[in-house]
Amino acid sequence: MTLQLHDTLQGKKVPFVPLKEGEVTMYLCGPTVYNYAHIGNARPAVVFDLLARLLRRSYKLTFARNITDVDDKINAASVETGKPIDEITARFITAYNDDMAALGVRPPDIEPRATQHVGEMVAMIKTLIDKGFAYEAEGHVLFDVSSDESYGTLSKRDLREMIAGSRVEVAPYKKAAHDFVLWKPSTPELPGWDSPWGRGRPGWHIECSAMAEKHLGTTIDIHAGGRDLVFPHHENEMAQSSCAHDGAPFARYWLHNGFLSMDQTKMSKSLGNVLLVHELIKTIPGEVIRLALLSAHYKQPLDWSDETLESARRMLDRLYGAVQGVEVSEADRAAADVPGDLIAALEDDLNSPRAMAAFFALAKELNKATDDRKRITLAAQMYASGDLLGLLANDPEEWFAGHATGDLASDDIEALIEKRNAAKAERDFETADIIRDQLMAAGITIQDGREGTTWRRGQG
RNA sequence: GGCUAGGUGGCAGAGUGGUCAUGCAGCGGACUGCAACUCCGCCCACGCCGGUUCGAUUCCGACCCUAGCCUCCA
Repeated sequence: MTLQLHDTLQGKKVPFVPLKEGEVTMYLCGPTVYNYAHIGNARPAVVFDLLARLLRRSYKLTFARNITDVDDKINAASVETGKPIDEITARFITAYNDDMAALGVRPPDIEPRATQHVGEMVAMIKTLIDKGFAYEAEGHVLFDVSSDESYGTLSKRDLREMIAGSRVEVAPYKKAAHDFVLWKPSTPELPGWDSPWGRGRPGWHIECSAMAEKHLGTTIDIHAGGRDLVFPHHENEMAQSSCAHDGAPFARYWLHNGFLSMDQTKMSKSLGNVLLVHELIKTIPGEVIRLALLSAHYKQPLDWSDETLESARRMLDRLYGAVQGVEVSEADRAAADVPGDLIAALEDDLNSPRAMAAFFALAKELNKATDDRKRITLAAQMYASGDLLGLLANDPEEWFAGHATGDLASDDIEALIEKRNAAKAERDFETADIIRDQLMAAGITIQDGREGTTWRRGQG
């Protein structure tokens, strides 16, 4: 089975073949760092982290995820808070990486920042002007959409219809309504760089084109991002890059994740239903959030609710419950492989729900197995699968001990369990039940197993 | 209005031209001193109307509904 990916440009699922055998380049549109990432921002980070993990099994992957650190929203945040721009961006870059790490997102190979690539952007803009794809007007440089015949193919838009239905007010310096800004002038108090067109700052789209070119080459294998970026962001990137490169394709596969809604409604600040990852991870284990995000196929819309999280938490309890108590050595882990059906599910356009079904099948097999050797092998396979999915990274004992609020110390719990077991041995069930109720009241659940009594915080 | 995705059981969410998704919840049973965990079994389904077919939830067409994009946005 080879990897199949749904390519937005072709509009269908196609076999993945990298440009260079054995090597893959991937670019993901990362955050604009003016605020904490919300749960919707986390979806592409998690989903394409999973893709990166899958790709690394078979290819030498170079994965870049950019940081947009020059943007009007950042400028606005600076004015609003009175804090310097550098301070704001530095703070939210750190927060973003910490928050994503909590969700099991591994750092990309390259994390290019827009402000460190202005020179490359200026060079690309010059090239576009020289080749007749861009023009200067009133201190702005604009991309001339009419010069690019293939404009609109990614988002499947007919330019004439778009112009007819346009609700946008056309800036006076534009030749045509859909020409977009490559470079714009800056006022003295705003960030700016010297350029052939005067002091200014780049438009939004050019940074990705310039940084992808610099770090990944003229044509990249995979370009990923949220659905909403298809137009105009990716359409414009594609136009800039392929025009600057004499028609060479910008990306060979375009991947876009679906939107996340909150209790059936769009997440938006005005509705006050924006969930920040930074806040969520204070009370909810990152793996629970990650699993919730992977519980739907990445292309599908995903509705986020308390039930989504609760269900994900119970799913993880079940998975951790299966491996709990099985001693798996480093050697066992090293020898283990991920089951074929789980790989096959992921290779089918990253079908994470199907992969989870395979994961649960493995857990069930482990729960049923009685032979110690077999149990170790299966548990090792579960850990190997977890490594691929970014789950099961905690020690099972810590998992069950960790995620709750009870104020009873672990030692006290162990002592009470010993007392209860002593009572049970004397068939004094009344005392045993009193102790169990006592623990239950403190949020501790007791489980009598063949190899002794285990406990977990939380009910269930 | 245009474009792009969708509409599956109580919920979440895969998939398929004729036999099981999976998980959570619920029900019955086993295990247990009683529980919990676990196991076994069960319940509940494919928006609507036509068409193709021996047979469609799955293919085709119309319709209804939903979401996203068309303006900064993952």
